[in-house]
Amino acid sequence: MTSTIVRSEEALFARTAHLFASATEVACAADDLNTWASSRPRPRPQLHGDKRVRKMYRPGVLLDPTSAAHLRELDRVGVDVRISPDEINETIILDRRLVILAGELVGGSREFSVFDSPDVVRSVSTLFEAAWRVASPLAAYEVRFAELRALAPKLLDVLASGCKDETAARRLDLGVRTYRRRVAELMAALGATSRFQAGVRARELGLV
Amino acid sequence: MTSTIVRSEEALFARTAHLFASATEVACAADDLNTWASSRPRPRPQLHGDKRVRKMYRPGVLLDPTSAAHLRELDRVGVDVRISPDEINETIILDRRLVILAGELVGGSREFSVFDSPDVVRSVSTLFEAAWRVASPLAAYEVRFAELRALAPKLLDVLASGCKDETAARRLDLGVRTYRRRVAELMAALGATSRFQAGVRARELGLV
DNA sequence: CGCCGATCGGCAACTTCCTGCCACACTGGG
DNA sequence: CCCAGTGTGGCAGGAAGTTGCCGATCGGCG
Repeated sequence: MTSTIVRSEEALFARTAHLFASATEVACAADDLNTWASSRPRPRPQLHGDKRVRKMYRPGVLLDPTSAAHLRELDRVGVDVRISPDEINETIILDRRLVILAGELVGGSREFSVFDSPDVVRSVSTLFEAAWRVASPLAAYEVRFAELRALAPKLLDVLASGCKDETAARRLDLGVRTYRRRVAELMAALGATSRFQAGVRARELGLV
Repeated sequence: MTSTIVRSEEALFARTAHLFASATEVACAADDLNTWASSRPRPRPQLHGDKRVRKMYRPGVLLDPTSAAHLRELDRVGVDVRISPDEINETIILDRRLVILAGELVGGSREFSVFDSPDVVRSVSTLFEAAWRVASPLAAYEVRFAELRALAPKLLDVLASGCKDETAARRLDLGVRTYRRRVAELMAALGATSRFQAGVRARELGLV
């Protein structure tokens, strides 16, 4: 095979579980932690010395305390965790030999495309590496993020109250310019490109 | 007593349950159905002939199928249900003699202010009546709302996708003006004054 | 047929939001 | 002290969203 479409998360799991177990190099990118992998009761990832696991997420996951804790735990056991400023479709690369790309969520389940063609793997890998390079290691990102995390709840409060920036900024005792900067940062963190979308995401993460 | 603060929903229930049972005129306004009254396993409201119950909600409740069904059921058994275009703090008036006003939700539970002072009751009642007058009967509202309910899912999809109105309108094969009209209607239905807030509400109602 | 009411979509004026630019203040090294 | 780095907030210009208005279109209905 060179390209296979797997029609459900179950099928993907059945087909690739053994590969995950034996792989020595796993690279993984996702917007959040709600992936097929995290939804199953998987054994705690025990990394033996010669296994390298890299995971890349969007800043938004850090806004959810549970997810953030999970990421820190991964980091602690040796997984290389980075935060990407860019949106990334869910992507998994195994041992530089197999690529899994998630499709759109349709009707509650997703399709996955699985490739083992070297060309595909190579090009996807280069893209992944490029994204990986510009992403920040978790630890570095966390310090940069501490302040935003502190402000976010208040920010979300005023945003969710539906008042306009003028009012919101005054309520937070900020300049309008600074308030909007914060909103922009927050939206970037949520990976949202409109305030409506930001509202949805924020609610999804249980932040409001 | 003339004014009493009740510190929890339980306390309010204990104190007023018998009044609800014996009242011949109940007027009630709320933004949604998540009120203390609906959260308990209350007996089906059996309306004897001389009991008049009026309930007023925001349009948003109609977007949630369960709530909408509940409202229709109330309507069927003789409760006067109306939909108010204005936001209303939760208010209950019993027999023109007792007023209950809900406070802010703080830390998961709410305080309620209970008044039996005739003055308070009178002024609150007039406000209620004013709001009641401009509110639409459920049946009338529902027909006006049928189309929006049909369009809403698609609308919410494109909104949640984060694209701009231009793009969204084209994707829905609508004029930009009409698209925005729809968004405005939807926001009114959700009782939201900003798109961020609309996003949050939409997500709260499980519409996205 | 013409009239009526309702909806649609373009136009335009207005508000709100977004962002680059810059000056200012603060902070922590050299 | 100076200086670079960082955060703040005003300003401006542009992008996006909001709204009133009006003409066009479409189905009843007398």
